[in-house]
Amino acid sequence: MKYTVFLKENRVFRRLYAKGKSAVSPAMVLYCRKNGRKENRYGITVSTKLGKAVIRNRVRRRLREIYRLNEDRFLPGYDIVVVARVKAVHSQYADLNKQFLRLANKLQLLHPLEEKEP
RNA sequence: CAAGUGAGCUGGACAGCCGCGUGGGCAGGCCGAAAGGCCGUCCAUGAGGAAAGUCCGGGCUCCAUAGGGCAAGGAUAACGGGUAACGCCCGCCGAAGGCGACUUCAGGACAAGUGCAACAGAGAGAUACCGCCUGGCCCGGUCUUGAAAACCGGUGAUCAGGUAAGGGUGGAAAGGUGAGGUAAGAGCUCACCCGCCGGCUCGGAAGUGUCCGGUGAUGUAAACUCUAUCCGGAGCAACACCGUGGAGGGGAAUGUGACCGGCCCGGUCUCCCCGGGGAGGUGGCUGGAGCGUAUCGGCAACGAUGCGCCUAGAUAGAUGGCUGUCUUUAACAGAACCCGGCUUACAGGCUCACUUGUGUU
RNA sequence: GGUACCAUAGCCAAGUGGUAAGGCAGAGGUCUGCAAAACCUCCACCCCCGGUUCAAAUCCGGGUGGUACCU
Repeated sequence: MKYTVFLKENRVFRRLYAKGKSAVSPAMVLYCRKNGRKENRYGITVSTKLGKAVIRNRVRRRLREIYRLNEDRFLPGYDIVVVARVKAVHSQYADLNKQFLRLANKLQLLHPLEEKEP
């Protein structure tokens, strides 16, 4: 991915939960905050509540794939964190994709030309 | 054909597009003085039978001991074999279950010692409450004119003794059944059976057989304990190397160095100790008790030899998304230092061997 | 990834094989004109499944859930 690195440090996650803006849908929560860089930093949180390792891996891979395929539509310079909720385990990929874009639009993370309901 | 028993294998496939980790190649592009890094592109390769639980056993690393022994603590437990080792596996014995194929068993010792066995029950390792029997006393009867003696009998709140068959409690009442025997009874005696110990037979051993002899002993060791065997401890977040560690605080000493000061005293900082504070990277890391196959040895587990093969190595953690076809969202489920086991979870499919029943020939 | 520990009533908890103490809360009753207090009574599949034992919350094995520690 060209404009994005993965977010790894626990400090940054905690700061986002405390100070970032958020938006909620049944299957996920999206947090974001300006980071003052030229690139985005993207993080995924999948807790043990959702299931065992195989289930968590599948959810994480889907969320990463969704961001990868939609990366060009995002404005640069943000820290973005997706927290998966329990309903994400049994959701279809297309449904997750729709929810993700709707939340991103709500937080005004997409390019202005794209600011409409997907 | 139906119902079952055991062993083993498999664990979605194929095609297209977009993506990921690792290894290798590239007269490719960018950065850099260089080493090299980043990007691009091509090729190869990329989760399991349980990767899980972390319950055992080993390798490996560090610590301790440096010959080992004892104690403590822990583990295991019929016997023989396999293995690097094991609490695992194979064979076999015994016990229990099943018509059977077969399955299950922490399966040493309570006959070395100690402990525990509530409640119930007369009594729990021995007992004597009721009962049964004998004798005394007492009472009644017979005999007698009457009494005593003798005899007979006791629904007698009695005494002494014998007994352990019966009671009906309990998980368990100290061999069982039958006969003899006796005042009543009792392995007291006998026959058969059951169990234990020893001798002899067979077997490599556990063990088996025995009309050989003795003997009758409660259960519990997943109670302490005894016997035999084994175990030093911790774990890859081990460990090694490179790099990094702000400010403030306390102590010791009056020592080292520097500064303030003309000098002493004194003050500040530093060196020393305690404690606080930090950022990570590289190796360890995958070629091994390895996998496949053939032959030989062995009932088997397994072993020996020959030939062939190299098959993940991440570090917030690589396998995903979409479309189509088959037959359905495939079940349980994701390596994290590596092996050998055990346990637990699991949809569907396949193969082999065997048992019982039914039918046909 | 590794190591250790815990699970008993709604809550806090005691209980070293013999039929589960106590406190708080809750329900019912006595007392009162009505309450409070006091007193009495009730409220447990001892996390689940097997095993040892005559008998298991307790002993043994397996599982489930939770907690803490190690860079």
